[in-house]
Amino acid sequence: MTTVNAMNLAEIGNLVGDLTRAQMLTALLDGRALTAGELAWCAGIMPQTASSHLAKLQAAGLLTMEKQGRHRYFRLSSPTVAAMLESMQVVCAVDAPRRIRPESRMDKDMRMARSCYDHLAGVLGVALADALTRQGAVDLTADGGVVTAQGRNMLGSFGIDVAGLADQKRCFCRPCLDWSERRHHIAGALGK
Amino acid sequence: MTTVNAMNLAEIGNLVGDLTRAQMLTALLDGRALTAGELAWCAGIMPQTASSHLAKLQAAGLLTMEKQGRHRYFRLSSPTVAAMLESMQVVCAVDAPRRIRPESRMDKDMRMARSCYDHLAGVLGVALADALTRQGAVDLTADGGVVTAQGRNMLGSFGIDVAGLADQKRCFCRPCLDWSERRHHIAGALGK
DNA sequence: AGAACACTTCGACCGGCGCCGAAGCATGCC
DNA sequence: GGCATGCTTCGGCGCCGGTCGAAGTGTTCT
Repeated sequence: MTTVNAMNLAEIGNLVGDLTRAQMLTALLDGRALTAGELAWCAGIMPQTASSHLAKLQAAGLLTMEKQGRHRYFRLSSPTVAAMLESMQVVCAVDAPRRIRPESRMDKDMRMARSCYDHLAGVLGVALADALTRQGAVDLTADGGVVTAQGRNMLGSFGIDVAGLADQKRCFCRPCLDWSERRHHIAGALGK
Repeated sequence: MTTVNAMNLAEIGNLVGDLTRAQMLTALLDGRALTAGELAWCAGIMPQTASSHLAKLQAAGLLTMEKQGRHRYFRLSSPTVAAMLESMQVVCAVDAPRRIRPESRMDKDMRMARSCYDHLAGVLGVALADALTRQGAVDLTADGGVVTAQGRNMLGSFGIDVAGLADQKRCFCRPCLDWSERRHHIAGALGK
């Protein structure tokens, strides 16, 4: 029946249709993994409320969760989801030009971050991180990662300014999850 | 700000998120134009309720309306919208394999109808209908269209079985809007 | 002109869902 | 062990929005 299609459609539509959840999803649109608390802050709600929202999004398969210590990291479960969200925003932009369209640096940044996501492909980031670890280029610990002198040379020979990125890392001081992604993104840009 | 993106996202998500509206949209997913009454029947609701839903969908730019006599025909305003809805269903299918997936003739028919939509491109259908009229191939009147003998020969030389399609037309007895689309679809298939 | 029809607007009902306070588990740090 | 932190579950409140009946507008048919 065509009604079953409509039910699926309505289900995810309903999930994205709430402003709070939409804020969370846009926050995750760049492919990073964020904790439940961070997402709660992004949406401007209390952690309890965020918890229920995240549970729903996860149950529907839009988000995947990864426990790490006492944190729970959430990310979009697949590029397909990101593509869907993007197509929804495209509809907003195209079919409603009457809306205020800032189209400033923020938009460009978002696009940049999104294109980054395409090169990510989920678990691939972890695989790359493992490879770098095996080659002794990086040293992943519980509270972050350190690029070894050997790795700095290796990456430097590819034209990657490790020192500059290290500043970003220090600045954010995120656990290895987020960090490995950032690494992978650079590698992708280099592949080009 | 990223919140404005989220608001847009939530807006259309909310529109698609209602089961009734989702049923209407899936009914329109093949690119045909349907009357408000037909859409109300598809969703299983009273005409008044349908009216409010259609007004919202139109205001958001997802649907376009075309008055014709005492009927109001609604259709998806652009292929972009159709692509969005399709991507949402893809997410359902991919990220939730636990769901019951019939994947039978119905699905194939839907896909077929959708691919047809891509070749339609909105007003183009009208343009083609005009062209055919100018060439004397068809005669469009208020209560439908008639393929002239000349047109029957012309289309026949392209391998189009006009007689067979005429039966369909008689069977449905739709006004020219729907009819012209069906024509254009055939022309598209021939282009291939 | 009058009736039937397609659709819209208005008003009221009511069910569902998002929200937070409070309490309950986990985990990590001293 | 004890305390702080991050997150979840539970319960109840409040409100937004979908629904239909009734009435109004425009269109077509006889």
